[in-house]
Amino acid sequence: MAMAEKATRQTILQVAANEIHENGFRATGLNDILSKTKLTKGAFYHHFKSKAELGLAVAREVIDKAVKEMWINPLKTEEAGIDTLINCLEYAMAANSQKNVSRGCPLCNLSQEMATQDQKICESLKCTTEEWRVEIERILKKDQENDIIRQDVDCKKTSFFVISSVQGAIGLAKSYHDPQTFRTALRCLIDYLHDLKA
Amino acid sequence: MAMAEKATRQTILQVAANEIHENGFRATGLNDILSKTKLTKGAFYHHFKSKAELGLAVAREVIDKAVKEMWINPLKTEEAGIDTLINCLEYAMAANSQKNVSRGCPLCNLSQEMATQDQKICESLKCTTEEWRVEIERILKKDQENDIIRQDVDCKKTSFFVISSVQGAIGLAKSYHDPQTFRTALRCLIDYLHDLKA
DNA sequence: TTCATGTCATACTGGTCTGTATGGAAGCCT
DNA sequence: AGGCTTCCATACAGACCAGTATGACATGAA
Repeated sequence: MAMAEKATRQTILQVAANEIHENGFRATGLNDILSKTKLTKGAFYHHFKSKAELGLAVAREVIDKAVKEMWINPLKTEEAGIDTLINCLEYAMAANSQKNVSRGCPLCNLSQEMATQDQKICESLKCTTEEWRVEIERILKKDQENDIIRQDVDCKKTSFFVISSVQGAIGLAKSYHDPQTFRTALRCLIDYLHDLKA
Repeated sequence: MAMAEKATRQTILQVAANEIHENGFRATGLNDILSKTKLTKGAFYHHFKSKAELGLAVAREVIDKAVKEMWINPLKTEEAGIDTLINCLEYAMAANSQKNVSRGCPLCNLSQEMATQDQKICESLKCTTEEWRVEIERILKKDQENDIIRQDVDCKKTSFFVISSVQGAIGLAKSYHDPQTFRTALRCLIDYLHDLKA
């Protein structure tokens, strides 16, 4: 009966990430995950030594990967600049559904919940966030050197602001339960970014 | 032994608000609250019919009140305008300690955690947030009519953006465990607000 | 064929959590 | 004074949850 390779681990990981995204880490019981995967405790504890380790794996493998694909990798191409970042934001605006808005940002949700609960998970998520921020700072500086962006712009500070505003927009939309709120806030951020140009 | 009036209820409420702010609603057990208040289950269930009702009371009475005092009431004076809002932000920047930053925003924390858990609490916090946003929109419009703010500014959208950015800044600083991050992001928002002026 | 290892199911344990049942003490009303 | 209500303590119940013990089954190596 044993599944091939580590497919079982991946199944647990994906379902767990989804449940945690939906209800939070603490509110997600192992039984919730296992019943959805049609697996049992035996399977779970064969692949993970504790629930905390599962959370860490979700942070390191699922969330980190998703953030990279959506936000970081597009900025790593040769020609990436501030317009690439704006395009990412435009894409996020177009892609957000009612359900996604209600669930919020996986990175932000887990990071906020674990802040006073689990050091390792926090550290992992912080690394992902910081990697994203550094990339934003890098492309802003590059554009600034090419006189695409005004010289008086502080690129590092701006990178913090961009991330905080994006996460804030997602969070507020989650509170309001309204995708339009997300789009409204992001539109202002995009206008702000356009104004950084020379 | 019975305490005068409803002092016991207030004690529970304050300690609960503090614990929830620190660790989140779900992670806060009744025993944690009761041991800190030196009270017992009997006292608790005399004043609250359930833990959910306690959460609702914290939202409606403690958090709502704190947000009003800090963010909303200053905007309700006769002469309040965009500079009043900026002053609130400056004050928040100056007042944020290491501990406060690590714990995040009570309003935002609880709102995010309860989003998929408790309808009533969410609704209450959403009302507080909306009341804040409406007030921001109002003072922006007033300043716009007096030609203090540019005519091309969309005051409603801007109000959403301000709130999302403030909450985002607090959240990011919580993730980074760093007050400086909060100040950096908020400084950008303040610059943005200054640029709205004619 | 036999034995070791990887994979997973079942059943159970100990602890924690919210909520209840009950009663006792103090004040107020009549 | 007697009874009623408010306020709170103690002890307990029932549910849930993370984690463990144990063994079954399959595969691959020797």
